[in-house]
Amino acid sequence: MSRQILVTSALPYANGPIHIGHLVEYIQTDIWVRFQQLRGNQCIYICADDTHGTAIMIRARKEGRSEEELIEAMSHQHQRDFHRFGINFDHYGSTNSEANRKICGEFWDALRKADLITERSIEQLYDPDAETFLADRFVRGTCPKCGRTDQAGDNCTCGHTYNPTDLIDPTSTLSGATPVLREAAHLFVQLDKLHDWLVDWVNTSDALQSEVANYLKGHFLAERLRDWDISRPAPYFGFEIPDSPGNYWYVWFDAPIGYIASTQQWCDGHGERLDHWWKNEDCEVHHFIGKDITYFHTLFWPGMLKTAGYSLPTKVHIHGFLNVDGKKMSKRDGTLISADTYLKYANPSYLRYFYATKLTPRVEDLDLGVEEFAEKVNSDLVGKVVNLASRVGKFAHGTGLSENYPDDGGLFEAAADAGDEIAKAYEACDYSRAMRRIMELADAANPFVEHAKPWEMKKDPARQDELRDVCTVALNLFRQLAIYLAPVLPDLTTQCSELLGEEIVSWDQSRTPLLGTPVAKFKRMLDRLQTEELQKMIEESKELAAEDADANAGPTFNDSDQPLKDEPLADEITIDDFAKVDLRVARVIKAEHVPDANKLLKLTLGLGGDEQRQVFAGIKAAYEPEALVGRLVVMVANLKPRKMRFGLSEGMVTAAGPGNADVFILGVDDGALPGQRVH
RNA sequence: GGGGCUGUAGCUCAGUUGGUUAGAGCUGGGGACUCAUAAUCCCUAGGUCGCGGGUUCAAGUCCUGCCAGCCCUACCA
Repeated sequence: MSRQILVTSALPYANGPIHIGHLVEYIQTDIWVRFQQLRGNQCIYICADDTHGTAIMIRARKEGRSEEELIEAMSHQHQRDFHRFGINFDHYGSTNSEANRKICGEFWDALRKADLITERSIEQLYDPDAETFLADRFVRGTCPKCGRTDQAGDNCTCGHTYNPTDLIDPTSTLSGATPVLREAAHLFVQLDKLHDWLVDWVNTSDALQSEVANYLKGHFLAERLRDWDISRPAPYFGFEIPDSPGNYWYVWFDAPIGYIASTQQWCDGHGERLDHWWKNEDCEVHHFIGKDITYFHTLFWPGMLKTAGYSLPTKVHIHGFLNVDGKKMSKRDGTLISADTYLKYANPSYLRYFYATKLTPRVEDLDLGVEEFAEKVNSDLVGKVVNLASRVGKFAHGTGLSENYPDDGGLFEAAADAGDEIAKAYEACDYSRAMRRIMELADAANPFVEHAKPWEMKKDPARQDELRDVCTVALNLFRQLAIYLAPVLPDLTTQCSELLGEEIVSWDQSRTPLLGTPVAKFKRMLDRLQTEELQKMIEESKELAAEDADANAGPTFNDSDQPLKDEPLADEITIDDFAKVDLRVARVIKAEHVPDANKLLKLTLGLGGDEQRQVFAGIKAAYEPEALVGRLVVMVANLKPRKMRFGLSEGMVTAAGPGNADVFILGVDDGALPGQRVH
């Protein structure tokens, strides 16, 4: 019984190129789709570019072209990259389509009718120069809690989160202007009205991986769901809300609806009805997404679908992120490798196979170790699989395959039997397991050839039939591997087809051996992967990142390395060591010259209240006493008092610089109070 | 602070509902072969299953405490 299946991957944002991190998802999805098709199911793969939002608007402005031009160019680039990695969409659309606008309107009406929309006014930072409201990431400023400067709009490296409106000295990254608070009406979806239904859905549907269901239950569903801010005031690149002029749907509203709109476009081109795919109990809907967008796809999206009367996802397949050599991908390390760069140095099949060996049904990050990558590709694909065809191909060319399947000690049958288990693993997205099983089969196949010694038969004219039998076995075992690997390695499957003159279209071909047909001249199928190529790939990515950084050149810093050379970094200490030093903010209450002293000033520091310390500081050459009075400084407050020629010094004022006139007292940002400890 | 996940040979991982001497691939060491892309084949080495308790005739497998790592945290779960 053939299944009807609709599959989507998350829509890539039209703001940058595809990189190997994105490809985890598209490869994962593509493998699943190809598997379903090979099994004889009707399965279509739908995707689109996600094109709306402030980021696109800003980028288009910067590049001096329209948003439409930008997203058009980006879409071409994305599709080209996907195509070159063998990712085979049935339709690749755009969220900036009339189909999407129309269906967004339909969802909107349904939400209104269900009384889920509410309106209230919120204050947001507005850039008066760029004339736009500022999303969090377009604002930088000083952290209100720790005082670090140049922090992001919603959180600081110190770990605190806050509103961009809480930032001290906020700056717009678009224009450098100081944003102002401005009020605007926003529309909200009151998701909590669907709370009970969502709890029920999470508990009873099989759509979610267990850890995801746990996460949702423990995390969001345990309390009231917050309203979701779904609109943005003009200017905004997106769809204007029909019954709320001047307001636009937030990009996250129209992006998932893009799945449906893109399906609509596919239907239009194939004489199909949308309802047959999206409002049909017999049609499965599978979403593949990354863990970062879990919330949208497992709570909001089902809520919206339910409200608008569309099918709920049969399954939301959530994967983790890609690390490279155990670390997050980073431009600086050259590990954020674009699809384009990758293709200059390596075969896409390598990556497809490697990801397959790493992917499981769990929401786990996967690691691409450069060494491991090359080892797996070389020893599994080249050494085991391709080698099987390569070592007998020459013998079989000309003689073709035997008429009857020879005795192979049960190898073919065992491999045929393994098909169900491998299929089950694919179905469950447990590609890692599938690859392991397939490689076990390859491991069993090579010794067969080894023990049969076809190269000896070749030399003996009386043993030509035997030779043909050995080749028939080896090539049929290879063919089984090619079929099982077809979802992962479509190119290899094509090569197998060409070698044996038989198109591979069905999983079940693995059950019956191919017999009595000619064998084409063997052509090399896959080269070994050299780690040097991977190193070059990383080097090039580094260079590209550097160029990119230059192009975006904000302020450039060109600090000398002399200070570090003069005074190298000290030995590492623990936090406990550091905690022994009690640094305090202090106010300079009095500052006076010391008669007879060459370098010293006598300072009276206040730690708040009546608490005062007398400190002698060697800063006479650098500071006038009058200029210091009233200032806040940082002092070492628990330093053992020391008797000096001119009196007792009860602490130390912190300062940088080599000495004499080049001394710079540490200050603190506004807001600090005398007596506060420095952590 | 809270939550989710993980911790098995040098590396990447399997270990089904608890049941005989804990497995595979890669790497390492030794040997063979030459058909094959310095491929392949045979043999071999190597593990206190993170740590401590507990349940059981029996625990890598269940319970509990601790430790470590990774990830998440939509205006603080």
